[in-house]
Amino acid sequence: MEEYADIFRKYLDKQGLKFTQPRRYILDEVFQMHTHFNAEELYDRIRSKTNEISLATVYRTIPLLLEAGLVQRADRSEGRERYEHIFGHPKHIHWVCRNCGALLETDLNTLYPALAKQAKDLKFKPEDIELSVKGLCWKCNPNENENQSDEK
Amino acid sequence: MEEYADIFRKYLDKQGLKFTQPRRYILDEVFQMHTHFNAEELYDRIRSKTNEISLATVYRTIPLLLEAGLVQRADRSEGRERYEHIFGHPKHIHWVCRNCGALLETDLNTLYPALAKQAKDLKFKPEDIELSVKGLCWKCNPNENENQSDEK
DNA sequence: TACTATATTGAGAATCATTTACAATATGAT
DNA sequence: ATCATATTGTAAATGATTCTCAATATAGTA
Ligand SMILES: [Mn+2]
Ligand SMILES: [Mn+2]
Ligand SMILES: [Zn+2]
Ligand SMILES: [Zn+2]
Repeated sequence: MEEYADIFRKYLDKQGLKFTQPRRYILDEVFQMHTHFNAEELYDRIRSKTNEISLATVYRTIPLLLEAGLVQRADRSEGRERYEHIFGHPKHIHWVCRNCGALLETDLNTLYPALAKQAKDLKFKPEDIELSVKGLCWKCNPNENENQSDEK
Repeated sequence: MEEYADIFRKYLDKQGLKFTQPRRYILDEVFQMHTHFNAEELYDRIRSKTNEISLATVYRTIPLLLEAGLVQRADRSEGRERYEHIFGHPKHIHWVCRNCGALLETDLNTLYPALAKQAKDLKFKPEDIELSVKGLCWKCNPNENENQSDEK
């Protein structure tokens, strides 16, 4: 049924690994969430539904999901790695407000041509792109709410 | 003399902080290195020249250098934050080979127009951009050494 | 130059996210 | 149903970074 489950099962098979119950719980929860998450948040959400899971297993499973191409590293905040599933969520740009923590996401496509050209010049074969922009969001940028007024 | 020392001193003054000997050692070493470094590497290098330094002070000083705009976060490898000084090294793209670890750097300028447009649409005020591309470098990409041959 | 109010330092303890060891258990194939 | 392995939960270990605190350095002032 779920495409992601097939992908995971195939990946596990290929590696001689087993599609266990804890791994199912983790996989399903990852795809029910539509935000960035860290290992403990993921664990807590699953834990609220079943006890058949441990934090260690969550930590052990995340690398498998990354390898399987189902999850990608999203950012790092408060000293913890955060992830997000890939599901109609191809690579995108992250815009993070340093004031309120707001997270915006935009398309990465418009940057591909310029990146591809550089890659070609370098003879570098890109596999994974991470682009994040820190700054101030609309709400947190005082100058943006009114007109322009470049105070120092 | 050194421009960066003036910048640091001014930053410290403004914050009511002092330009101490350990901070001088750290600052100088940071600008004598032309690679990415983590806190302990920086500490070891200074330690090989003098004993008047501690790892704790290195950890305490890095945030000051970041705030002063003299150093920027470069990447994270092996679970450690890595930094680099800014000195004729404006923001650039990092190309990291997942096979040999080679690190290439290219200009970020060609991407600015596209980014600026998105920023404007979002009403987001960018302050810091981090762009890294993981993949295979020239030497580690078998197909690249000969002609094109898109094997699966 | 001496004095003084603070900021800073080094050492080591404390944190805390992530890993790991290990004995008990689940899985998938036969 | 059996069996060889992979996996799990628990608890301990690891390791980078931060913090505590008493001793010291710094920079301004007299
Ligand atoms: Mn995202
Ligand atoms: Mn760099
Ligand atoms: Zn904001
Ligand atoms: Zn390489």
